[in-house]
Amino acid sequence: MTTQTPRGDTRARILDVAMELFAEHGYEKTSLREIADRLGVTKAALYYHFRTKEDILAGIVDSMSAPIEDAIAWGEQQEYSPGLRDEIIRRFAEGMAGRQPLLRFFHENQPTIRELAVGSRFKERMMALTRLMQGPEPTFEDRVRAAISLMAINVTQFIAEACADDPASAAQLPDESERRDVALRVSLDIADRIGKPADGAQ
Amino acid sequence: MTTQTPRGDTRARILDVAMELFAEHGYEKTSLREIADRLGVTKAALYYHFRTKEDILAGIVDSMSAPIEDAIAWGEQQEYSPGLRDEIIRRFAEGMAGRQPLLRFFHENQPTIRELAVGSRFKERMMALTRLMQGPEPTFEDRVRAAISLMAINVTQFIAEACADDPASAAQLPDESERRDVALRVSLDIADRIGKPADGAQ
Amino acid sequence: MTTQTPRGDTRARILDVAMELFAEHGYEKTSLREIADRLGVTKAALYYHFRTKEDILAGIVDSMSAPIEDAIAWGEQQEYSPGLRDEIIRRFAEGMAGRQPLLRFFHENQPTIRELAVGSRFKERMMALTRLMQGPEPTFEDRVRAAISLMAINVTQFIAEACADDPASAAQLPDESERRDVALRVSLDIADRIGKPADGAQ
Amino acid sequence: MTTQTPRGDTRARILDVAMELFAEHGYEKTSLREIADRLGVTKAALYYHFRTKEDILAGIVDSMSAPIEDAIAWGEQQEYSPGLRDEIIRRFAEGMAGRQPLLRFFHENQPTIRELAVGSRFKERMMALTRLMQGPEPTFEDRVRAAISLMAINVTQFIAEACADDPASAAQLPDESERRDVALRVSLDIADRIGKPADGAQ
DNA sequence: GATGAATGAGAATTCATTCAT
DNA sequence: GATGAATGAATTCTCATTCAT
Repeated sequence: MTTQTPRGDTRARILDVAMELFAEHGYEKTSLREIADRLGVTKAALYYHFRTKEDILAGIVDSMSAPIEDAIAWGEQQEYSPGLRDEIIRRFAEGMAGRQPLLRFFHENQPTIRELAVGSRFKERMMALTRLMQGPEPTFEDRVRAAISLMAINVTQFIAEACADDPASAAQLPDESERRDVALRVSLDIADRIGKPADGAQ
Repeated sequence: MTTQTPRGDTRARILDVAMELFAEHGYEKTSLREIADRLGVTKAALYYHFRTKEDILAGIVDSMSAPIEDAIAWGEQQEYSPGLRDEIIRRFAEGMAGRQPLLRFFHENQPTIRELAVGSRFKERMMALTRLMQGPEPTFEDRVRAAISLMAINVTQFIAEACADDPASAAQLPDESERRDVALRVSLDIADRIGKPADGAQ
Repeated sequence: MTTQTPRGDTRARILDVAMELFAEHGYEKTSLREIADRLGVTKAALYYHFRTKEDILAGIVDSMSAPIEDAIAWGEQQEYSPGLRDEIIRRFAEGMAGRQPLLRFFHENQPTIRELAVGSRFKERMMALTRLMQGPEPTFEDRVRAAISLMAINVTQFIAEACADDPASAAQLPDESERRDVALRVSLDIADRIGKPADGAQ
Repeated sequence: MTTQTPRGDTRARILDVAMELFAEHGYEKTSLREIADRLGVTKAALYYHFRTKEDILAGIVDSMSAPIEDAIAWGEQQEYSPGLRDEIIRRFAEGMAGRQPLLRFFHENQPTIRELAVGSRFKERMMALTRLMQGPEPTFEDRVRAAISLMAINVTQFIAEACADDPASAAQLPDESERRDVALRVSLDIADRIGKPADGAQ
């Protein structure tokens, strides 16, 4: 709907390949030559589409922001309630589904993203999301639970991958969709304690 | 009386400064020149103490491993029980206390650590810890809860820092020690569900 | 009309200059900076045309191999005879004529060439040539004569240069073409004894 | 008889090890650290015995010069004759016997030795030797034969080594002493033509 | 007779970037 | 829309050398 160049889209292919490589080796260690090579074009071609390497990064980050922004926009219209909180988690999880490379990408490039302008925008969005989940007058503990709750959605994929490498746990690894259910369950559980007084768990 | 290098321990000073810089800007973006400059020595001096840049990294990682290994060694002697699980979390939290730069360092350099040999050793240790927490015949969900539970210990510090930057939440930020209590509480809460059937939270 | 780089062929110019410098100071002591400076380009330009310093070396070696390979290819088609032997020497001498810098280059960089992969290819070629000169069932002595016979072609140039530096012998130094005749004569003489029994010269 | 430090002689051990390594990898590519490591001492220790790396080289070259100088001294006392010529070759061959590493060393480090002061001394000696072999009023061709004749002594060892690597010729490789006989025979043969008019060999 | 710590100079190599075509 | 050629700045790393102890 909002694509700029419907087809034959080199620009989009660059973003795709770049994201893959940034996710695999990190932003710093990925050179423009690698991106160009994998695309079968020259480095100079990248500069036709993006002004700098950082611009490519920004392009990727932006492409991920849409679903998060949708969730925020929706959430800001609603009155706070535990149900809202859960619904935000569900929408966030849905938005992230099928974006594993992007998730990995974010997970792996935190110092870079943070230092690179594009980072503050992204951080601001994540904080906005967690604010919506915290209700009025949250304690610090509430904030922590909200943030970890969202984190659980993303991190579950990586735990699955780590298990896959481990002979002991590799056996009964659930499939993609079951994994998402687990992530959601754990995330909701964590969020469930938000706003409740500590019940002496310690 | 005041020698240029207070206590001969250049090697240790290198590790310290390197960790700080790696944590701040990431491993890749930190050059040996920066490390040397901040120490007031030449680049070549670093090479007298470490064979490669990667060796410096390994040195840092190893210095963090001791407390984790202690926790593992202890845990492997015990019979499994929920109480053991909680005790492991407590020991882990205690081991991490006061090591904020190290924590940040790990959080920020995942792709590098992973690709750099030293990574697998570290990952193996973390997985051993989570295995101890899972009890016999864990489900995938149990594994996820165990992993996120440990993660909560580390991540809480960063959430605090993020809040500090945010005018809305900066006000009532708790102090270091209270933060650790929060982290522990949240972590134990998450771990509490390990081994229990899903109670229809979703 | 007078562009900075007369005939676009930077790659070839690099090979030329590199060979000259390698011949003069040796491969190890010649830095890429020297090569670049003498060409009026930057070091990085060299890397546009060659992947490594070693690749430049390989390029030079390969450029010398053609005439040798021609001689081998021709020789392998022929039946062995003393006449063949002499003809191989002549073809080799002809192939080397006018390649003094290359010859010097080889003479001076033996340890490097040997250790650098490109070396075994070259050595193999020289051995193939000597094999053609040895006839069937050669003795070790035959091999030695064959090898030294070829060596004589190359080495004569350097002896001439050494004489040039020596006041006593500098006077009646022959010119380039007469030098080649001498080399050929000596070489053929040495080869002449191949296959003949020792005549009690000792 | 002329050793300076009879026993426990680090200085001599340094020369030995250095020669070996220079012969194997070349002077430039051999670092003082390698030498020190193989000796089980520190780099700094080398500096106790030699002022510079170049001094180590000079030490090696000098240690080789003695037998050559003896041959020269003896030769300069004699009247020229073909018999003298042969005797010089024999003395040179004898002097070189059992010094394979040294020979290799010289063969491999020509550009360095030439550029390093020590080089001219050595070259002068070799030229003096060849002069003694040439008789009065030598032609350029005589000089070439004389030089190659000496070269044959040294080069035979390397040809043997090359054959050893070659499956086709490795079989009937003669032993050390027989190799020396071959070298001497070939050398004398080459020298035999000195002073005689070309006999239409071409 | 030797070491431990450090230096200064320089090496090869990589990279983001530019620009004429 | 893209390429080929090149650059400038930086990076990791190596090395001969020095010197206080």
